[in-house]
Amino acid sequence: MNKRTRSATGYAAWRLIAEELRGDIAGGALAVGDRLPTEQELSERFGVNRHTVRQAVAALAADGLVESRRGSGTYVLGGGIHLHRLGVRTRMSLSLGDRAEASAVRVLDSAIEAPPADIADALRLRGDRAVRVEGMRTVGGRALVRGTHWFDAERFPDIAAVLRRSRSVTAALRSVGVDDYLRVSTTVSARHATADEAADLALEPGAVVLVARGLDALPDGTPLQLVVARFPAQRVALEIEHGGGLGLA
Amino acid sequence: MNKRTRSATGYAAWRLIAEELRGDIAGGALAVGDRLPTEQELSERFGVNRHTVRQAVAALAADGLVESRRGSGTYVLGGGIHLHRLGVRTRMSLSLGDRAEASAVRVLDSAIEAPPADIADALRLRGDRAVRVEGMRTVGGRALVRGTHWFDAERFPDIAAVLRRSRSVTAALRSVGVDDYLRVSTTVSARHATADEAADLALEPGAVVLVARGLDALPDGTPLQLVVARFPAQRVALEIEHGGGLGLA
DNA sequence: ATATGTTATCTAGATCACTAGACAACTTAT
DNA sequence: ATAAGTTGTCTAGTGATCTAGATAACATAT
Repeated sequence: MNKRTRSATGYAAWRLIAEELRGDIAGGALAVGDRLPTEQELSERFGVNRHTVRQAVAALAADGLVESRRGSGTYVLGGGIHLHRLGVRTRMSLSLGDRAEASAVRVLDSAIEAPPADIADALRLRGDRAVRVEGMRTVGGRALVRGTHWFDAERFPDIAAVLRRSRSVTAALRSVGVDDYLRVSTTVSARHATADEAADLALEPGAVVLVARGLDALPDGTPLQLVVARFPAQRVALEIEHGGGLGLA
Repeated sequence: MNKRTRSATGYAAWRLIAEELRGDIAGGALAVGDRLPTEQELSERFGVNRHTVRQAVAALAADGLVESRRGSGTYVLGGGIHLHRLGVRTRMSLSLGDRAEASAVRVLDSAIEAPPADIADALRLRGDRAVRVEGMRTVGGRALVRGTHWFDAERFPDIAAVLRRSRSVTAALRSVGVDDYLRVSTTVSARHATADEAADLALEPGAVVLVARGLDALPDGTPLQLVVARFPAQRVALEIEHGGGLGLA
């Protein structure tokens, strides 16, 4: 492996190899149950020392993607990717299915403050303040998503307190008279997690997060909330629902 | 900064700092035109040497996110994030707008082969072979997306040749009698780019890719194509269209 | 039972990354 | 005009990472 590459990229050789193998698994080149190429083969493929390959595989093992067995080989373990549904009616319960019982939502922090201009515009604030609620949802004790929710402070001054008492955003909104709402738009991006996000989502620094920034509105079009959700990309994928009753299987 | 963290994570200290700052910019904590905290302030914030901070900022400058000026400071440059629209009728031309003229699509490779089982299932293949077309789209000379397209080999045996002659997938399909098609489902995920993807998309190893795996069908529900598109996450975000005529501004 | 293949662990050396300091060159504030 | 603030560049030392080899322990094939 080109040594200069490492210093130029800021990634240890074994990290690049680990992410390459993760890509092989995610992309289907390696399926659940498959045996990875041997350490010797990987050493030759990547042009590095066998010990460097061992570190890469160890990182994947630590993430639960593979399992090494002495004398036998290294095997791909079952997926474990949670599919989070994202559609016109985005409800966490739709994605969780029978795992909803094991799910917990919790408010980490909240404040009433002037939001960034783009968020103020999107929410069509009556005043100049919004309620910002920092939340976290876990499933089976594992962090699923870290969300920042914004509401119009004039319309929902106590939404933070209500959310603290509720099992979900939807339940909280129902208790302040919002029986239905729709997802108007969502922008999805990806980047490395910040240190705080890594800590909240139980990720190592440098892990990747999927960011979904969505605007929800009442059926009459009035903006309701803007939410920025960060998902750990190694555990969650987004399943986009393209609405409009296509009648497809 | 904790030295042990670096060895445990496989990321150089400056890389973690660079990605943290990239997250600050992407998340709105730093807006276009803002001046970054000084090197001394960042050195204190992250607990590292000023030279380490300089390397992090240099990486962001290399990506066109910031610009340093001696004696003045380091400033956030204009966005440059391309929003790719993703909806029921996903057409590249919708996302490109007036940049369509500067866009080019090209076929890198193609083959007729047995696809992975999940792809065969999704396409409801008549036989056991599919046409795999590896494509690349650039805009203004810059890689926008790297796509792998799968078609039923019995229905579209020559689709690769047709795509080579066309400006877009849509144009190619029209010339084989497909006037309209709809996006049935899309799964979005993110991970580090593989070495090949990094090379194709002009990214450094370790950069993040957004992966959109979508199934398109004819209006009558017959599967048409399955495409796996990889976007450079530092340059592209996905704008999800939630269909169904909500009549919202 | 034995040979071969594969992962696991130990020790050790060479090269790289981060730290550190000093000083230059530019911009901004007074 | 001058002081202070900020980025840019040079040299150099120390600790971490990757390489390397050897050998043990387990699994598989013959």
